[in-house]
Amino acid sequence: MAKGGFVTSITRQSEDFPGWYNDVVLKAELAAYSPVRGCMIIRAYGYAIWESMRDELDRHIKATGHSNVYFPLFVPRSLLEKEAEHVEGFDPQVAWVTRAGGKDLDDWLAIRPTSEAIIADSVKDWIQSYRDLPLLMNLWNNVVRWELRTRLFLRTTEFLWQEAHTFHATEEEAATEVETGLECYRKVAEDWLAIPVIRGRKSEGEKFPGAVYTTAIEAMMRDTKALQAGTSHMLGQNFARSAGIEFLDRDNQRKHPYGTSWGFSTRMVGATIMAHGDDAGLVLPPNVAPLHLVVVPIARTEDERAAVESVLEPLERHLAEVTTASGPLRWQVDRREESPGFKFNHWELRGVPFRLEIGPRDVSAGQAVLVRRLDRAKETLSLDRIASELPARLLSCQADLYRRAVEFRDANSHVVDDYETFKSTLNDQGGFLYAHWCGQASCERQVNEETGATIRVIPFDGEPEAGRCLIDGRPSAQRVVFARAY
RNA sequence: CGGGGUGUAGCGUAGCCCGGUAACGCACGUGCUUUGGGAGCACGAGAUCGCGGGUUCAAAUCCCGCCGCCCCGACCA
Repeated sequence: MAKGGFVTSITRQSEDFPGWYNDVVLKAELAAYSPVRGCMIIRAYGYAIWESMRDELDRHIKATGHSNVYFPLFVPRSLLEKEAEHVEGFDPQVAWVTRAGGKDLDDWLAIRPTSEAIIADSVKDWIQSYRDLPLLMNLWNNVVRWELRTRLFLRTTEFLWQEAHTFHATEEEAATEVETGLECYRKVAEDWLAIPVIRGRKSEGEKFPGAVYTTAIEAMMRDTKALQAGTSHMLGQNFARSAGIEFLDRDNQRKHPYGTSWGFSTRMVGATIMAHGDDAGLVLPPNVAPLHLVVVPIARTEDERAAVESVLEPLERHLAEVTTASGPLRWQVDRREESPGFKFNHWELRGVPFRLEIGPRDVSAGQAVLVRRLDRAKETLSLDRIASELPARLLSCQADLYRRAVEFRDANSHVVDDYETFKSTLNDQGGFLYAHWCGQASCERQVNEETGATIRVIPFDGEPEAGRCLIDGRPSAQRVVFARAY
């Protein structure tokens, strides 16, 4: 049975979640370690998942009026240092080019950790009038942040992402834009990746350096820890002021525009893995799965092989014409010289939503067995119905995966009112803890230092409710979400 | 940067204490038998033992120095 091979070497999720995650990423060939410390190689299968969510998000970004642009990888030191809080926040994480062209540089070049600074400097010439606003730009690029502790996809020194940067005439319009960006992320997370998220505002301590405030979507992984899945920032006039961006408004007054920025990264590949995976490996939502269906022919003898092939030929013609919610059906027949059991495990590890087994018994009955990755539910379908049934099966699989994630999150969310209960619940069960907080940074810090939990978000759709802060008992008008986080 | 560990074939390890020119499992190649939950047998290919120096007739093994990586603590999409 399971001797050698990888059934024994993929760590069980319940035993060691980080070990499980690492095994899945490496063995499903999503990524590999690179010669550069903290940097990863994204392999074909992992990159296909990224491309799927990237393209979907790109559609939402364009549909909301933004245009893709590109800005340089290097940020001159003088620009990066203009916004005081921004520099201070990023300084420890910036990688510098200090030597080039065979000589030391007088003006160091930062490898962008994010592009607010260089964009603010560049757009000051483009914005003269309120008629030049809003300016709605988006960049798909790579950034570098010198992390001390890295993890594949979740936190790497270099990562791929999208950063939107916008400028507006009024604060109200900028605030709406912050919501627009976050809504793009919510749609991709929930509708495409089947990951339910909580939208909310970050506390002062957790906000982006240089922002007025930061909003985020927060998701729960299958170990009940939280993961920040996308952030959208109100920059106010901070960068505009330090870069000297001014426009002449309708009232003939010179004003600084209001900025926003928002980002979504390859971290979401990690989120998708951790939100849905199980002991057999990845479980991919159909919308992002590089393959929707793998067909495993089963045959012992030459005659059986010929019989199976004879039904595969018309089936393949039909599969080629199937259209799904995420484009043409993505499918493959696995004709490798491996045992069926090997192939089942191979594709389950890779999270392919459905597999179709076709053996001699099926051929004579004119049917095949469709097995769903999510719960290994088996269904026998007549051969001529399979192609036409698949789009509906993929839709219900996507919906069931989302529903399972919602149920899991709800089952691991707790409402707590006092600090002792908070601590014991966190230690015994983990998950999201809804509790009252007075808004003071000192209370937030105390919880973090004593329990390891942080305030993930102050939810937008939280019910107003009078209560008392966990720590100092001061009044609070709404519960916030505490959790241990990635 | 502080503390702990580790480096031998693509991966995981043994050998090191007690020096004698490298072994095992997985993966890989060829052939035959196999195939409804990780197949079997046979043959085969693959390693200047992290790097540099030293001791010795002889170093993966002993000595000195360096480097890399991993785990734990302060930062983060």
